[in-house]
Amino acid sequence: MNKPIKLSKQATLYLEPRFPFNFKGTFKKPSHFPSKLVICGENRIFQSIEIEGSIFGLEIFDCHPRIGIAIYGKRRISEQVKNAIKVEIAFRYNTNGDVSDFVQGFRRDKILSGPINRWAGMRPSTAYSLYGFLMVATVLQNATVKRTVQMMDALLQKYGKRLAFARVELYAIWTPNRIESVSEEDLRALRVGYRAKNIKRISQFFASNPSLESSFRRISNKEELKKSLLKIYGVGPQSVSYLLFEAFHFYDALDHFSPWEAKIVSMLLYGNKDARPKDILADVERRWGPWRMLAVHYIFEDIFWRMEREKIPWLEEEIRM
DNA sequence: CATCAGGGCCCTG
DNA sequence: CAGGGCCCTGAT
Repeated sequence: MNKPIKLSKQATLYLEPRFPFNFKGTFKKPSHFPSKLVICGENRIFQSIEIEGSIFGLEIFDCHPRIGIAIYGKRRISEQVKNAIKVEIAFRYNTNGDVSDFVQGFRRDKILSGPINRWAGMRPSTAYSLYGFLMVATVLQNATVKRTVQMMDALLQKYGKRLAFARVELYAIWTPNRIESVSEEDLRALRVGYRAKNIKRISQFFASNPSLESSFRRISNKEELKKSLLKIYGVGPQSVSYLLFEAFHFYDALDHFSPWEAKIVSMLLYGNKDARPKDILADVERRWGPWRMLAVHYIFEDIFWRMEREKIPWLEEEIRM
């Protein structure tokens, strides 16, 4: 039932990221929960993208120093669509972002030298559209990783589009319109609880404002953008801090720690979990100033990568899978 | 079996 | 600005 839509290769194009660039660190984030929206291989990821109302499959691969993008679709695609995909992927993965001053400035930093040595050129990024990101943020709320995965899978199975291309299968996120016509009760049947209301409200908001994402992107002032995002129903400080950094690439978007994140950063900075979030924030600002969130990101992803290779009991204790 | 705390957010007082 | 309620799940 619910057969996948088969897509075939239509084109391949290339992006030139700004130097320094690290493919793996930018495209694969081990601290993120595993969703069926993205599949990660070695130096290669698969995802979908919606452009002008059509869905495409993407295979994005490391083609050092460039990034290769193979596009899968139902029929031949126009130059215009090709270019739109290129521009959109460049934005989402922040390939024009400039992290050279950070890499140069802190390569001898006591804490950052290791992570920078291993990941120089990694940047904050997201595979998702703004709407997709908000749906993910919604299922992250008040939930462990396992429960988040369960909610997302249930939603995708019912409302997502299953795609098959390049020998992988994954889901494209539903459109805001699709959820608009679904009752809150039907959503609750998927065990998403009170989040059903937020999913509906956000979907209605995006369905009635098709150009919402581009208007958010035009806001260049961080505080102003933050204020606008907080007006979205169901979006609070935690979701906003993820959004500002990962989706909008503000390297200083750190004025909030959730308790579990604070414990991990405290351990990495001081060797114990006890530092108070407020004190860590002040210290992090003093150390890394306008690069503070990027710095924490390097430290964070580095330790998660390490966890894939070796056991780190104190960390596993904090991450409730 | 019951109770409770989560990788928040909204609303009320 | 503090704190209760909201959903579900798994731990105790």
